Amino acid sequence: MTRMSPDARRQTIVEAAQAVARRKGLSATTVRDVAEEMGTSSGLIHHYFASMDQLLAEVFSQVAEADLSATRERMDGATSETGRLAAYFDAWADPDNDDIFQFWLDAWSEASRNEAVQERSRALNIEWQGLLSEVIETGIASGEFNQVDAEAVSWTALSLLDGMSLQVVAHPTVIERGKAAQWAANSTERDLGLPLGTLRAASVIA
Amino acid sequence: MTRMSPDARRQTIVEAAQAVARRKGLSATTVRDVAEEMGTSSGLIHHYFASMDQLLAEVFSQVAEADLSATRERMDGATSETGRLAAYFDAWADPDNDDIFQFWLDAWSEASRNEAVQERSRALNIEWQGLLSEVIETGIASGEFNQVDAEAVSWTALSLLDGMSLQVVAHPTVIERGKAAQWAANSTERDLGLPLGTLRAASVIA
DNA sequence: AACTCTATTGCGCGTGCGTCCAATAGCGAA
DNA sequence: TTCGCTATTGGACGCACGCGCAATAGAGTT
Repeated sequence: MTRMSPDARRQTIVEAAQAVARRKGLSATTVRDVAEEMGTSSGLIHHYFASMDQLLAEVFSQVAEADLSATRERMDGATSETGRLAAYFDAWADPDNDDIFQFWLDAWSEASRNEAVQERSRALNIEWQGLLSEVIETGIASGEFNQVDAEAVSWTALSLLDGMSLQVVAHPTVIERGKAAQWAANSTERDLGLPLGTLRAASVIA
Repeated sequence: MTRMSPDARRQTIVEAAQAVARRKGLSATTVRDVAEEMGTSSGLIHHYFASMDQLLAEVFSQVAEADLSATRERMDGATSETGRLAAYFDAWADPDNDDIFQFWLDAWSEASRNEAVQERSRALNIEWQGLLSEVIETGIASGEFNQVDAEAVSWTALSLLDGMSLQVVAHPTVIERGKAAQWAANSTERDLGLPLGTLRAASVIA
């Protein structure tokens, strides 16, 4: 393999591992798989990562962080807090994100057996909830939403979205994706004291 | 090991495998673990199960079905539909069920890559949702609940409970268990048009 | 052109896995 | 009591894993 700078090589490895993990799943990805994917030797992987667990944690981390940034960008386009909340829900319902959600399923399953993954997964989940919480608090301050418990509603909405996605991704066809999105939006609207349909309307506009 | 009838032996093996899986996780359970757990040889396991995958699938199936029956029994003790719903939520929040929920996480992660697991997981999830849906429909008919869309509310509640459990089990300490239970109950009460606190009150009585 | 530094190689180590099979033991029928 | 059937044993086999190390190769410097 052509020689590379350490930083570039590290990133190459993570990207190769990511490609394998999308195909085989996070926990089924092996050192040899990754080496073969990038056409190098297994020794190289260990030269850059102290353990396989750490490589897998890094892979998950990068995928999830990119998704978080993409969602933040989608939300930045909106003008109201209602619009930002709608963008958050839209990002979740996007079929393009199904592969990414599979990473989350793998990570949650893996968390109990891989400390590095658990730590990354916990931190990232808190970031997603924090993003939601910010929107809700700002929306309350601006008078768009009722005076609700932002922590409670943000965890509730995040859990609901996770649970719905889970059904859609792990058991395709058990719930129709559009219905799931609608139900999640309606329930959250009730939690926030918004008229039903507010989020749907805001997402069409944005 | 003392000689046994084939049926009894099969069940003995499944139970031993279940005990190991609760400790180490489904995917980390090995033939040798199971043999050692029941004080016998590894050859015996393969005399009764064509492959390890089949044994693990059987374990998941039995654990999940037993959990479903146990929940049904808890609910049978209640006198109103509100009480039955509260019992359903109580069963979910029970810390004893954490290791069972870890099985679900494993199953959902595995579902997209293992058809047999996906099929069992889907069917069992539908049974859980159906149980909830029945209670809601009966409760509407009896006038205990508002006239809501039972399918929507049951999937919403199930997803919310799954999502909350996920945080509690995969990321211990990120949300306090009691709060999660409370938030899930409150959101479902809003979906059903019940006064807040109804479920908590009903569960204390039952 | 010679040298140095380090990214990269490739294989071997120990472990643990699922699977398989020839040998054994023990119950029930004859 | 003897015999036959089958539940049970226990170890061998081949494979794949993560990991580590001594050897190599190739780019940049002098």
